[in-house]
Amino acid sequence: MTANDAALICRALSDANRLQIVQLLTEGEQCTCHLLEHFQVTQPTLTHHMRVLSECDLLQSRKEGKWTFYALNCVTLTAFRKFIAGLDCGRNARENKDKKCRCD
Amino acid sequence: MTANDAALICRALSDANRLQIVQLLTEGEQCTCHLLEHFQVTQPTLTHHMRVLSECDLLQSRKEGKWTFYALNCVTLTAFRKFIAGLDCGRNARENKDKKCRCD
DNA sequence: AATACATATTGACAGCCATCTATTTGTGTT
DNA sequence: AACACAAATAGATGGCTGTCAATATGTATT
Repeated sequence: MTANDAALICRALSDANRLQIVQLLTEGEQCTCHLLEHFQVTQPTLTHHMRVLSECDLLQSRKEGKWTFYALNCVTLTAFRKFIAGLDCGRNARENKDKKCRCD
Repeated sequence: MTANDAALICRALSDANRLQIVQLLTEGEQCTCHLLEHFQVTQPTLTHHMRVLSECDLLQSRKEGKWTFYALNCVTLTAFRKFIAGLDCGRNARENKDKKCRCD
């Protein structure tokens, strides 16, 4: 996963509602109507959020009768988790401690 | 860390330039002038990005002479990594497999 | 066929954001 | 004091975004 891919996913997760949608989906797949109960937004707004999450491949959806069920896309989510896990503040701190940037 | 906090950090990381700044800083602290060499933006734009990252406590800064050195804030970054690591697609999949949402 | 329900689409709007140029502030050097 | 350099600030702008009301689409039920 490139920094660009990760930035797009961060963009999708930068809305508190969308981040909570992802949290809810860690419990398993859910239909839109069920998710809607957890938020203070209208149905079109929720559908919009589901689309944003889907467009960066964080979600997969399945239709069954009247309902649409959404679930996390494990592949994308796992790749993203790995990317973020790689952002380690102490990783190379020691080796760079004595390097001094002087810009000249 | 709450979902709201995490969403704010995701917002800060939702720009590819800013995400790459964070990646560069995993190598250790850097002055603005050095970071600037890696990007195609003007100095005021880079300063803007540093401010955005600082405002959600991802960075700490230190002045030395003419230069400003930025470094990752390990506390915030670690908390964020933990939050994202908790978004596990398979976590409770088994228990919820047979639950059916019928919305009625 | 008519109705009810779940979801998606459309169109609109206020607010935010990345970027730039120009300028200012602060620090060191000559 | 004058100059050079690093960084911050101000102000402007085009584009994007979260939200809604209204409507459309598709599916089941009566």
